[in-house]
Amino acid sequence: MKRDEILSAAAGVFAQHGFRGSTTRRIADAAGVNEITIFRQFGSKEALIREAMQHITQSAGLETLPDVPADPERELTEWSDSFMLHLRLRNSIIRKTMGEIEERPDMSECASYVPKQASNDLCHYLAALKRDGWITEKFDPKSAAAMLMGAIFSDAMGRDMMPEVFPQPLERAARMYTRLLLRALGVENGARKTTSKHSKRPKQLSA
Amino acid sequence: MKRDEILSAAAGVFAQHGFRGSTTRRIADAAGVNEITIFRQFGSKEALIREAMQHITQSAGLETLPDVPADPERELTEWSDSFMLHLRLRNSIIRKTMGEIEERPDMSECASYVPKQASNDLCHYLAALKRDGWITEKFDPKSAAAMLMGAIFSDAMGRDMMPEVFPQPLERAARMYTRLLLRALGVENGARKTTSKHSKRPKQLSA
DNA sequence: TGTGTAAGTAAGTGACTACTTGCATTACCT
DNA sequence: AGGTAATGCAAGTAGTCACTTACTTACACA
Repeated sequence: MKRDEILSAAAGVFAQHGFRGSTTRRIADAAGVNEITIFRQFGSKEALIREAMQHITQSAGLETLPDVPADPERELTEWSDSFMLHLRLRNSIIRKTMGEIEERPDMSECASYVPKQASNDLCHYLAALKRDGWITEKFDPKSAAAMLMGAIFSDAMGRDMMPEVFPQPLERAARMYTRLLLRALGVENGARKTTSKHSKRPKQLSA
Repeated sequence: MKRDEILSAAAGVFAQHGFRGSTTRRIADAAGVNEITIFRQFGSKEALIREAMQHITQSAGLETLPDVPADPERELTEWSDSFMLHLRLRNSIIRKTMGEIEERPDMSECASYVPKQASNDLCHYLAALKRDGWITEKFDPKSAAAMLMGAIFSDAMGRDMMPEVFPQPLERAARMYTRLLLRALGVENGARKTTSKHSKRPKQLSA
């Protein structure tokens, strides 16, 4: 069965040319398959590309943040790095998908799953930082999360087009954004400000 | 002469449908003009859309930041607000343009003028903050600028698609990003840390 | 040996696309 | 009144697109 080859070919062609540019002929050529096989397997171009999109969104695994922070700078930097890598590997297809929200809103919806998940994870982690006494100042976790993720996202999408406006080198960018955020939140030197009752183990994990 | 009506119609259609979806028929209808007039005025669809893009990039005016900071939080917040507004007003066309970098790199190039300019302005302003003693800690202006602009950019592009992940309400988002950045840089309470020799007037403006 | 399934070949359909040609109309300037 | 430039209308061209029909090949399994 050439289903999988067609699916990944479709994803590749879509990443390069977008929906309208993904002609069935191009996809068939890329998959090394006769054009008709596509229609027999998927019924229509629309159905094929929809399935290809779902296929790649499901295969995406995100780094997880610990429920109990132990080393905020290290943990957050690793998470940021993996998030950046994830976005950079898919930046072409993400740009295409974002460009077609108006015309194909349902396909963009399935693409928003990953960032929503990431935002949730990050918010929880930041809340845990506060809970465990790493942060004493007041702050809005959602704003902080949006700021870090936004910086990483913009970098992953825009660096190829205008490298001058982003910090060099690429490998250290995620770390620099992360450190800026931690300084904004008042987390420094790997030292906790207060010894919270949750310091070793939180009484209850949030449901 | 219907040139201008055609140009703005082309920009609108492009923002909705992208390059491939911007058929000459659609543009003509949107402009209330016969399809032929387009070809007589611009020669080809490609030339028309190129001119339309240049037209709207030139008409973009960005808020300016003062050479000598007086009230960092106020000045930066106003700048962030205007930058956010600028991007939100154009988010559809920006998404389309970004989605077509691979296929039409020259058109994307002209779109990168505004962010490059903004990044420069912001970097200079942040450097001035340091020069005038508002910031004592070490920091990389480019990273800081990329972080703020990235947060604003992502918000402007993504809020419509996934409002839950961004701080509410929209009107205060730019201010929250700005305050986070200022806290990261150690600028607080509207008070200068040191009285720099440049406090009243810098000896020389950077060329 | 027969049957079913996944794939290929060849040809074509109707709709749409950028762009052209030829001719008629309008509006404005002198 | 006459000339000129901008615009409109009708029709058409060559190409591409998604998708279809009808027929063939290859292989697996019973």
